[in-house]
Amino acid sequence: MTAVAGSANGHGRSRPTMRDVAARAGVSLKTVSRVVNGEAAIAPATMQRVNEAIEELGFLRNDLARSLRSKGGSRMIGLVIEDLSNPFYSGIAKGLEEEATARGYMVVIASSEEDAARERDIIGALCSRRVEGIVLVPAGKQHKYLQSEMDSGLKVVFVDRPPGRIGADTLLLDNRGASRTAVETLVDEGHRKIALVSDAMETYAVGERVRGYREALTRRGLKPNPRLECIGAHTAERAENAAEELLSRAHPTAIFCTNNRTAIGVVRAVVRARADVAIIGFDDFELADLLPIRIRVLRHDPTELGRQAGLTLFARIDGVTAPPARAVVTPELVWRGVEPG
Amino acid sequence: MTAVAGSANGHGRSRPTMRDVAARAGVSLKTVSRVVNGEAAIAPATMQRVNEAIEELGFLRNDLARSLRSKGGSRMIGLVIEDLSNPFYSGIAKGLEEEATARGYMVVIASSEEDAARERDIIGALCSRRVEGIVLVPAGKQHKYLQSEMDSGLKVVFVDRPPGRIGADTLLLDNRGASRTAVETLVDEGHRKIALVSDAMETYAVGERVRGYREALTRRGLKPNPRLECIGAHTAERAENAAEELLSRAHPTAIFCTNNRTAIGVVRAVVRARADVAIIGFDDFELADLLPIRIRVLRHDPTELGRQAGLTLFARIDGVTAPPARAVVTPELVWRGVEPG
DNA sequence: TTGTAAGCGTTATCAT
DNA sequence: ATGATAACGCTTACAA
Repeated sequence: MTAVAGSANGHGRSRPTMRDVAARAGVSLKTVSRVVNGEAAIAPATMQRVNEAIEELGFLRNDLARSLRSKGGSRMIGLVIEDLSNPFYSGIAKGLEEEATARGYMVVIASSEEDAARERDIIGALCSRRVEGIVLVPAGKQHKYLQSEMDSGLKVVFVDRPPGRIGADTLLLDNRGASRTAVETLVDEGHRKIALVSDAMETYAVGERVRGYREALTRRGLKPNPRLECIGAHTAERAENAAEELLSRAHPTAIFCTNNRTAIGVVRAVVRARADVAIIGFDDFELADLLPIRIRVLRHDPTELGRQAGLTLFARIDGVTAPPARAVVTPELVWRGVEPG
Repeated sequence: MTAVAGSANGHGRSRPTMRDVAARAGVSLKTVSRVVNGEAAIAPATMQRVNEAIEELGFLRNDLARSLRSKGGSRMIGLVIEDLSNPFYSGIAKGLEEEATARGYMVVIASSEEDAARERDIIGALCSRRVEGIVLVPAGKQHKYLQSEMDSGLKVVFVDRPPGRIGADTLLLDNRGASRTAVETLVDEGHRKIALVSDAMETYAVGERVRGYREALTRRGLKPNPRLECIGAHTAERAENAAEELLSRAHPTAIFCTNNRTAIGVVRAVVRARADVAIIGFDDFELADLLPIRIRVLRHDPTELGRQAGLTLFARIDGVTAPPARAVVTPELVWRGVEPG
């Protein structure tokens, strides 16, 4: 039976420290520190004894204590999103995690659930844990409270929505431009009655997409028609009902959907009605290529977005001091769905 | 211009500490600590001065330093999965995060990419940061190395695959039982030629599912036929090709798929061939209800799995000392797909 | 009600 | 090549 250095601590003995390792190896604490960090030159014999002690005790350096004293930070970053189970956000998370891992950083993830107060709490919790940076898909409209954190060295990158009342790096989709291009394409193909099925416009991206839809019509000399617009369909079911009604009353020949949830509802309605209607949706979706009809989507890669956000964030962490910049990613229009039967 | 307490630190001034707040409020460090933690009774006047100082300086308690001294842990847990962009794993992440947030814990997420060495590195990195527990979907087969961490108080819950050579709480799907039931159902419906399209059997869950398929046939007096089995289709494309070949050579009347990737490939092949074949797949999939044919899936809820894992983990963190337990969740067989045209 | 001193586990500084 | 000592920002005793 070997001697146990630490004292019992509730359940499980407490972790061995460098002091314990030093005692066991018969060297000073500082020598252990040097071995653990591969610092300076250590006599081979000393090194071996220390490493044996580390092995026997199962020592693992406490990085919390380390980052308390050392100039290096916590090697953690935060990611604040709305809902981890949404593939758009988990894609961002994946891309960011890749960049973080490559640099020895770990990612703390938390969901705001679209609640500005929760978002603020989460950011507080992250800062208390001294993350070095945060990638934020903001729910709130007002981010002045971040200023003091940023003054203290916190790096922040906004994704998908711009910051409110504060300067920070931002990574956006070209929501308006891509929507405009898509709807212009429909017009150019001969469509004159192009309906809109949309989620609520309060969301930044959705608002931009609706504006893009209307701009396209105007630019092509058509007048946006409120009877062809359904705005506020937050669920696939509501989008399905809305589309059903549009189909039976206004007889559009094409429908533009501002996100994939609404597109799903619209597809259901169109399939059910066996209607011959062109559909373009913003956002790609899983299995879109298996749909019983062909549709087009404005495809963008959330993982790439996350990677990009990571690059920007780590550039800041590495000391880049340029003024806050805004980058824009343009989605591309692609076909989805199997050949019609 | 107000006085700055901390010294400049690369970029951004360093964060104010309790000492800075104390100096500004004209009280002792300990008084600030008491105010921040809502401890004991503080004179209203003192309290106000301290809070003003906190406000003015933008002070935020350093939880890393806190957890170094206090008996409470880091209030962080780790989640190790294969790939965050896979909805199965992001679902688990979501469920776990809900439980964590409810308790004031944050979740550090990392992807192992199915690499046992990476898994080990990640767990080391998590332990270095002193997470109190880890939920692990293991890639490796051998987890003895976790023993010393668990002896030091780390709580671990295995999800979806059992631990190797170590005792720990485990949460599994009833892979074999659910598969057996599904295939027995097919037999009972009159099917005699039931094909199998499967991913590689090395994965624990897949192996179990294949065994369930074979058991069902045997129990119903049919002999598993290698010519009806395609094992090793790791991508949807390979599953699609495999299914195509099966359809043209062996003419099965039903196909059982061991995960959603293979099911997707099989659906493509069946739709393309316009074949009349019953399909049952393990795992639900996004938009399955929009498929151009009706199929059945063995549905299970990853979010619920994550929540359950969280409950188990936090019970341990809260001090439960029962021997390691194994829990099993049974998927249910449900229909998917729109009515056939 | 408030303050002092020690210590958590590590790194930084300065010796030897 | 190795060690002693202070310090990081906080909490835990223990006073006053």
